Amino acid sequence: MQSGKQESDIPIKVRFAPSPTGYPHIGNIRTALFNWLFARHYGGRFILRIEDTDTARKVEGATQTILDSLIWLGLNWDGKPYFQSQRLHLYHEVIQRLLQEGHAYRCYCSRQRLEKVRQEQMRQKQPPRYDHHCRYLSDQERSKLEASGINSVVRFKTPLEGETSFCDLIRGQISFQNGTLDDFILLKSDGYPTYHLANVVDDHSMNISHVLRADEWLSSTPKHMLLYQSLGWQPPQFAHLPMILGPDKSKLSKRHGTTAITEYKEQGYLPQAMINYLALLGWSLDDKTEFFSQEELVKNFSLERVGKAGAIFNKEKLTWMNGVYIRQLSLEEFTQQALPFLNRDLPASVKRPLDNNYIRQVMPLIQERARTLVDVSQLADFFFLEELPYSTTLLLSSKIEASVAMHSLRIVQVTLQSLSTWDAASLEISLRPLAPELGLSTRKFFGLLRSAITGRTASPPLFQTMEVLGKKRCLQRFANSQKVLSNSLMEKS
RNA sequence: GCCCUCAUCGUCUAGAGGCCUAGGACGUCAGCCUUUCAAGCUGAAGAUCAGGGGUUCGAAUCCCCUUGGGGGCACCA
Repeated sequence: MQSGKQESDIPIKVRFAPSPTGYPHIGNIRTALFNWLFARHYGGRFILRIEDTDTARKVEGATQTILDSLIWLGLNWDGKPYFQSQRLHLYHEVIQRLLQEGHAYRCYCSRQRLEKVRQEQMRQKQPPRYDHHCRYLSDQERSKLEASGINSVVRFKTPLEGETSFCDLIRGQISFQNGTLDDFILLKSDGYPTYHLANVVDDHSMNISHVLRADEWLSSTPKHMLLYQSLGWQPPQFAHLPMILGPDKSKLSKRHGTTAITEYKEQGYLPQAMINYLALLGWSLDDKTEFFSQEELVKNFSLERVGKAGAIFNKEKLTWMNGVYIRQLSLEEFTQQALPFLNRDLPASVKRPLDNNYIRQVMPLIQERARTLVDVSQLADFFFLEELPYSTTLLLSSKIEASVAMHSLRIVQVTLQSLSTWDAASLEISLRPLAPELGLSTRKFFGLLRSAITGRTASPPLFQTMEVLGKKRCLQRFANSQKVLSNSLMEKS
């Protein structure tokens, strides 16, 4: 009727059991992560089981995406993944046993009848449940239906009385009145088991010691307990994890947009940051530590510190954390990570292959400013573009009169033409004194140069940027920007 | 409708009877730094601990009720 004591002598074995009816999202992966952490912490096993018993809703490519997601995050599983579709014989054996021992029965009701019953129950504000129609069929009726070749399903004969309880490792003792439970279906008419049957049979046959799954399964746990009981099997320990919620506090779903975990990879998030952030959704070590390496998580993880309340996924904090992780990367690592994004996102006009040596010079200026890897191309594109999309408003954004700006750019160009050593320090030495000479504040003066050099008002430090760009490009940009200004002046007059 | 469950700043959370005039982080705002941005630093605003009853010398912490949220109630998982 119940379990609950910690059986420490039983080897730890957990499973991640996704169904390939969609791509794994944050919530699925958080469940995988907690299972993985639990297994690794206790030196147990973490297995992967694909619950592909819904032939109708199966999504092509979902299984591969599940594997890819886990690999990306470094959540390595033990052994080969199991597929329930390849284990049908096992479920059928158990069904035979349950049928023979009177714990289950065949149900011949049509979907139409079931729907009608449900409608009626709803109308009367009754809980929608199977009305036991086939539970009490006489032998004659049964063999008659059987002979007619009509399709049937197998239902569990849920006890009408009594209660079923179990001890959840996170929530404590939980009990349900059996009378409120349904005669749920074990085997569908297509011969595939339902989740309830398959998960119980597999968890037992795979010696799963702990089932860590999302909260949404809490209310079907008594059904599973009843099944274990009628099969005479020792149930595993259960721990129902708090759910990850959408911004509207409801269960994550397509309604909330993207969220396939692979999407975050595309969006330039680092797996380390993803893991770290996800671990903090529902688990915490103390009141201040928030950065954990994978090893530190494994070392410190425990179910005792998993909370009970659902958590809203906050992308802003993930992005902040990702930025911190990006800045912690070595320059070499960062460059390697950024390269595919540069190749993908830089305009087609930029020649490929990209110049590795040049990129290596650009990246230090970008790394400390990027919060995601997709930021990189956006932050760095002016380093690669031949023609900058200038506008007079941009060039004059530091509120300098057009004629003054043109004159200043001209002076700068002449000054730099003769500069022999092109590095940030030399550039600063020759340029900084020009501001007072031109009667401009450094703020305005450098602002003007910045827009001419980068085509934008915000950029990495001016002199370093110019050093990396090189003399030729810089002089060209000063010339081009003067041209734009003079054109607009002529138009006006 | 029925069953289960949850409840601390906008968000993630610390808090397991006195350390709490409730701590940290993201975000927000302000200041500093500064050629801009980012980063960094400093500071501020932000939670009558959902509400009401108990228990106790003492409750965010224990109990009860109420309210609110969430989940489940499929031949889906």
